[in-house]
Amino acid sequence: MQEKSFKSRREQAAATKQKIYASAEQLFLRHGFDAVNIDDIVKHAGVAKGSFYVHFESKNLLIATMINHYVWKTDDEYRAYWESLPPDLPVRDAVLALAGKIADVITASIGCKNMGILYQTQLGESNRTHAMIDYNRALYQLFCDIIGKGLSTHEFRSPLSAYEIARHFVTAYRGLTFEWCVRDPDFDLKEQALRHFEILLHGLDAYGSPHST
Amino acid sequence: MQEKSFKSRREQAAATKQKIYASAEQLFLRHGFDAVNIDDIVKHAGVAKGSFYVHFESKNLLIATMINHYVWKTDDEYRAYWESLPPDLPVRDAVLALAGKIADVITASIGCKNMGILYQTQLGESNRTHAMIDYNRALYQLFCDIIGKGLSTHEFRSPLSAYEIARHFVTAYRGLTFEWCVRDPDFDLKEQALRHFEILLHGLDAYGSPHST
DNA sequence: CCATTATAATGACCCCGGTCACTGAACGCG
DNA sequence: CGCGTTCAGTGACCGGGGTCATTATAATGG
Repeated sequence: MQEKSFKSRREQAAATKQKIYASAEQLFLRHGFDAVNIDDIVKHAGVAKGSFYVHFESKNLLIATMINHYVWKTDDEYRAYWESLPPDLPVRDAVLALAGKIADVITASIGCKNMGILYQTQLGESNRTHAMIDYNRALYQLFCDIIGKGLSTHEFRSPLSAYEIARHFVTAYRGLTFEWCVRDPDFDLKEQALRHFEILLHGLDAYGSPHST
Repeated sequence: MQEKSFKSRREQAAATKQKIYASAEQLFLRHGFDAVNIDDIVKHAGVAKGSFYVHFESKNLLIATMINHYVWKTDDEYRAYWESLPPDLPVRDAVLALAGKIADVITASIGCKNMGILYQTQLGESNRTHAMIDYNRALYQLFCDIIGKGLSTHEFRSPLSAYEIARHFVTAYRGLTFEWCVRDPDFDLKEQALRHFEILLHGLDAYGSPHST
């Protein structure tokens, strides 16, 4: 009814969560994920250890969520990039350009170690967790849109739907990124991604046509 | 010089390692990886906790090594399968058949959870670790051989070497497997793998030819 | 305005993977 | 045979992630 304090309980809770999140982010940036433990975080935030677990499931999940937040921002970048390309550019070339752009962003802005953590988390304990960390939804959507355009202009002829093709693209990029994370300095993500997508795109062109035997 | 005991120190050490490994395997099979801790293992093996770490780097690595051992056996299975195919079968069809066979084996004999653990480990703390857990070396070699055959019969015409093409295949399969691990019941590995490889193979056929613009 | 309920917050505690200073037996050597 | 040296083996100990019974207080309702 009346407002006894500045914050309602909900607001207070949200503020605490934010305080913990901010402390964690700050400390992680300064010292790295491994060198910072939960006690450091809650001490810096001025709350008790238990409070951390009121608001976050686990340290790993917090880290993954943090990285994922950042990845979401890059997803917007991809769409902006795609929209900046000349509209008359063949879809094929646009997809290739995008594949290169993604490699640039992942390599330069996200980094091998962070991608590795993200992928590790996704593989970890099933619990509907990865509904949350559902990496690359926007990118998948972008691929759908682009392929949809290619199909409607009949630049691609394929019995597969835009969604299915997009899934193949995203799956392929997962493999490329995984390989990069594991092999890091010996695997050039951009170079491999471009070659791989060239093959895939050739394959799609030819997909409707009869194959030998 | 003279033989005071049954076992030399080396032999004794190897026996201890084996005893620990066997205990771990047995307990893991019975109760699952998570439910068994190091104390359980060493107690069952009748040695001290420290001995575990004399012979194994960590619990995770032991688990990964164990799974990997098993995966190595399946690698042999793939080659046997390949050799069982009629020699006059077009390489293209053989690759597709193999892609299907791999999906069968991974799905039925290894399982989603174990593949996930293996991939997680591979992504984990770089340390030359993954030199050891270097999953699928034999499979990669098999792909090289098959593609080499395809190139030498001119069934494939490609500027890429057999090694490069094999890398693309393996990378693609990594992506497919990763996606399967993450999405499990909603992603049919075999179906997706077959479709994906059809596209890739079409792409290779067309790869040498000039592309539109 | 007090009684009841819901839930944010607490911190002592547990669990477990991993460490390390130390022990003692096998080995090599004069 | 005695004497270092090496190294498998030991187990008390630690660090840190995660838990849970308990407390404090806002929201609710009579």
